[in-house]
Amino acid sequence: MDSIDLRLIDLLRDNARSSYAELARKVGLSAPAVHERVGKLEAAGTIRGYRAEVDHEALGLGVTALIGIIEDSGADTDDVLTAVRAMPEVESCYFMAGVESYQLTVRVGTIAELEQLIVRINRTPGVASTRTAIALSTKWENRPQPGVG
Amino acid sequence: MDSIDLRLIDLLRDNARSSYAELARKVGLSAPAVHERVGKLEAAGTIRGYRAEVDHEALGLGVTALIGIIEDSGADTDDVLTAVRAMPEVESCYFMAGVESYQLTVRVGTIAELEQLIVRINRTPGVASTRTAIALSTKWENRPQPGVG
DNA sequence: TCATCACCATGGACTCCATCGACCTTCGGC
DNA sequence: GCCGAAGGTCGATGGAGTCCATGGTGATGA
Repeated sequence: MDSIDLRLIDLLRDNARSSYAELARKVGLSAPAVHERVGKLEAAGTIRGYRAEVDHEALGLGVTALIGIIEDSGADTDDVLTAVRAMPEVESCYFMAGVESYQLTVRVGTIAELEQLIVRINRTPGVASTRTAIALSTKWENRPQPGVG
Repeated sequence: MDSIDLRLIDLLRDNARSSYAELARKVGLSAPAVHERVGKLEAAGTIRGYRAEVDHEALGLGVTALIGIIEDSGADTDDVLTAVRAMPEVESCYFMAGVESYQLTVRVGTIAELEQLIVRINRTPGVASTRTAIALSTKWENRPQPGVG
C-alpha cells in the first residue's frame, strides 16, 4: 500500500471503467504491473467492487429519505436488522450510537411508497418508533475523498 | 429505456468493470449493440459514472458520522453549501425538509478529526447549530436496488 | 561486506475485446 | 406498398488483457 496504490484507488474511484493500460500510463507503470496491483487490492478487500452510479430519478426512484429507528428495550437487534435487510428500498444501513439504533437511507418512487415503507418498518418486531426526514434535493452523494480515501 | 437497458444497469451496478462482451452474453445481444446502449445511457445521464468501492477503514477513514445542520434564520443557504462543499470529508450532502436544512455524511480517520470538523462546520457563517450521530458500524452502504433502480 | 532470498517491474506473446463500417430487419408514416 | 429511421448482426482490425519468463532491487542474515 504505497502512493501508487493510493493513486490507483483514486483513479478507479473517479472512473471504475478505466482500462489497465490507461491506469498504467497515468501512474507511470506497465499494464501488467497495474493489473497485479489492482488484483491485490481487490483480494485484500481494499477495493470492494465497482459500481455504476445512476440517476435515481431517471429510474423512478426520485424520493430519498433518511429514517432513524428506535428499538424496543430488550429487542433482538438482529431481528430488526434482518427485517430491514430484506427491504430492497433500504440502500444503506448504519448501526448508530445514540437513541436511534439504526439510521437508514431509503429510496422509493413516491411519497405514498415512502409511507408504506415507514408503516412496514414500524410494524417490524423490535421497532419501537421511527423518525423520517425527506431529502428535498441531493447536493452530492458518495463523493470520493482524494489523496487518502 | 426497455427491460434490456434495465438489466444492463443492474449488471453494471453489480460490477461496473464487466466487459461489453460479457454484458452482451448476459442480455443476449451482440457486443456492439450493448456498447451503443450503454453509451446512450451514459449520454442521457441515466448512468452517471463508475466508481470503485473501497474499504474506508483500510484507507484510514474508519469513522463515519451523520451531521445535521440547522441554519441561522435569514442565512444565505448557498454560503453554507459552498463552505460544506469545500470540505473533502463530506461525502454526501442532502438538502432536507425539516428543522435541519442539511444532512451530511462525513468520513474521517479519528474522533479527534471529527471534533475538528464539527467545530469548523459550526464556525461556518450561516450555521446556527449542528447535531452529530456517530456510526458504530456500517451494515451496508449503497446497495443497488435491483429490477428498477 | 557480501550472498541470498523474496518481491516486483519489464517485455514479449497470445488471446480476447472494443469498436468501426457495412449490411439487414423491423416498424411507422405517407 | 414504399421509404426512411432506428437499431440489430456480422466481420475486420487495432489495441487491450493477461500469462510467463527474465532481470533488477531491497532487505535479511552470516
